[in-house]
Amino acid sequence: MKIWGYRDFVALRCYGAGVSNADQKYTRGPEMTTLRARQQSVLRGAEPCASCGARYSSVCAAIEEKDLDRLAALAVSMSVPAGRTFITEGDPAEHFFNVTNGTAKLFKLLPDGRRQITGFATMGTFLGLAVSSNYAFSAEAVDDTQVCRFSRIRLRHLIDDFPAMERRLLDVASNELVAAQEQMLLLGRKTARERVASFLLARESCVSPLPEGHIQLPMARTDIADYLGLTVETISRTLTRLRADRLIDMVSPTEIVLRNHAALEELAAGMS
Amino acid sequence: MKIWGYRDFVALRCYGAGVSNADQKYTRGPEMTTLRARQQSVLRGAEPCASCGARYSSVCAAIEEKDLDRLAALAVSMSVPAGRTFITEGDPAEHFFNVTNGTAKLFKLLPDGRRQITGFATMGTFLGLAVSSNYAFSAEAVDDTQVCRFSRIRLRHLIDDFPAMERRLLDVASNELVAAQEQMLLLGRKTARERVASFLLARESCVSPLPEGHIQLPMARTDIADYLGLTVETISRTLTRLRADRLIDMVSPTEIVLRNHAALEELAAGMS
DNA sequence: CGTGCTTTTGAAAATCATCAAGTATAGTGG
DNA sequence: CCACTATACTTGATGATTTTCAAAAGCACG
Repeated sequence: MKIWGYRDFVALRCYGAGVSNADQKYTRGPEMTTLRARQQSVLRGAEPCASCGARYSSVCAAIEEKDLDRLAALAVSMSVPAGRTFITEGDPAEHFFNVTNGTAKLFKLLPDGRRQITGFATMGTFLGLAVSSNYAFSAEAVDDTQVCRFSRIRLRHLIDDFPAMERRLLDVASNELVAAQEQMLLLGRKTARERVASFLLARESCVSPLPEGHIQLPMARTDIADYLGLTVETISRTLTRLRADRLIDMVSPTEIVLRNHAALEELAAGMS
Repeated sequence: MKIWGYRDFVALRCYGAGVSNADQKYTRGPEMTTLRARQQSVLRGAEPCASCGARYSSVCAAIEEKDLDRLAALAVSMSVPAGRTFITEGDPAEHFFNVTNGTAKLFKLLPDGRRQITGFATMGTFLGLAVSSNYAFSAEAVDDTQVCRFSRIRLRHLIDDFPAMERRLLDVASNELVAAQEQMLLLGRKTARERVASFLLARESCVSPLPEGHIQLPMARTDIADYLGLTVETISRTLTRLRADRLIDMVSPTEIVLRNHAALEELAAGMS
């Protein structure tokens, strides 16, 4: 595992009412020691939700402007540095999380270290839906990530007051379920080549500053492997072969061009 | 594929208000031609929900006795003979289903016929949660199965009136999600032996008339294979080896004794 | 310009799939 | 009732995709 230097001292950056010592815990990293950063922090503390990137996505969209302060009162925004685990499988599930920035990987482990990444959470992803009192998976930031944390109990009360939110949560869960079934098909029945093609195409719909046809892979090869049920070596080899076959180009390990979209679609669908 | 004899003539056995020609469509198989059976059918038509096996499980448990007639008015009970497909992936999702008896397999197909079974639906399982307007999977009865069908739109209205139902649906979806993640771990990272052990142990919590330690496998080996992402031959061989290793006994192809529970648990958890 | 990590590439090994055939079981028809 | 057929299940031999083991190449960082 990668050892994080000064970032390890970084605790949680907390805004939101009800968190008394929030101001004491801002990041020690250079990017947060500037006055500007602290001002932003304070600003966001005043109305964390109204200015949130995920305001109109996910479950928060179910709350109207006038009720937003109630949501904000429950929300605790946190900076999670890359590599940091913020949900541990098996721990008591005391919080819900909403990813507002960056990417997190969700995974399950076997005792001997085998890992299955069950999904990547990006802006707007809501985490912690499990009915059980313990988390069913772990979550770790892929890159520097912002998440919004809610007390499970207090959010439960809020949901009781806003049925639209429950509806929204059901929609989210239903969509996740469909995605999970698609992933089961991939893991159980697709070849390595088909899996990688499916993955690349899925990345296309993710927001990124790159030009049309270019996709970004913020996660390491190991993560892709653990997501697709393969090994790093197989991922690497498969990408190399896809390039040799002129289906993709590789600008860098993290930036890939989808060169033959139709062929990739066919591959991903299992038609070749 | 297996060709079903007279069962293929069997249409749907429908009770419930709003289905005019229900009485014409009872089963032609011998088990339903008796007077007693038809009487039961009529009885169930009068109060299909109160006497339903799934009355207190699943989403129906969210409805109180006094409101049960409203639910019953929407419910259409159907007999699905073994082998019959009653949900087809990609079709417009006009109905929800609730399995009240028997077992159904849920699956996705690739164009060349590769199949992934994403789950087995038993008594109380609610199907069709997808937000999309089309079904994300197909469903086929494993053995003779009873399902309860609801119009999507009309059930939506009912849910609006009974928030407890929405809550229940969310619970159901959340639990399915947890199960799906567990299955992804199995498909992506477990060996054939571990997968089969996991499957056998999971079958243990299913209701069955068999004695303690005995489990029933109503589905064919092919189905188990498509559920675990393996082939029939591997399933067969793995079961044979588990028997040779004294972890299980096989009373018949469909009845298995878990002989060394602890060892199976270790296997399933990936600790050996 | 090392150092440590990620990625890529190569060769050998292994698990699981495929192909093929035999056994068992259930329903069918004489 | 018994052969007959179809299907499911099991077992064996072979093969291929993917993993494992090993090492080189590429990159970021101090």
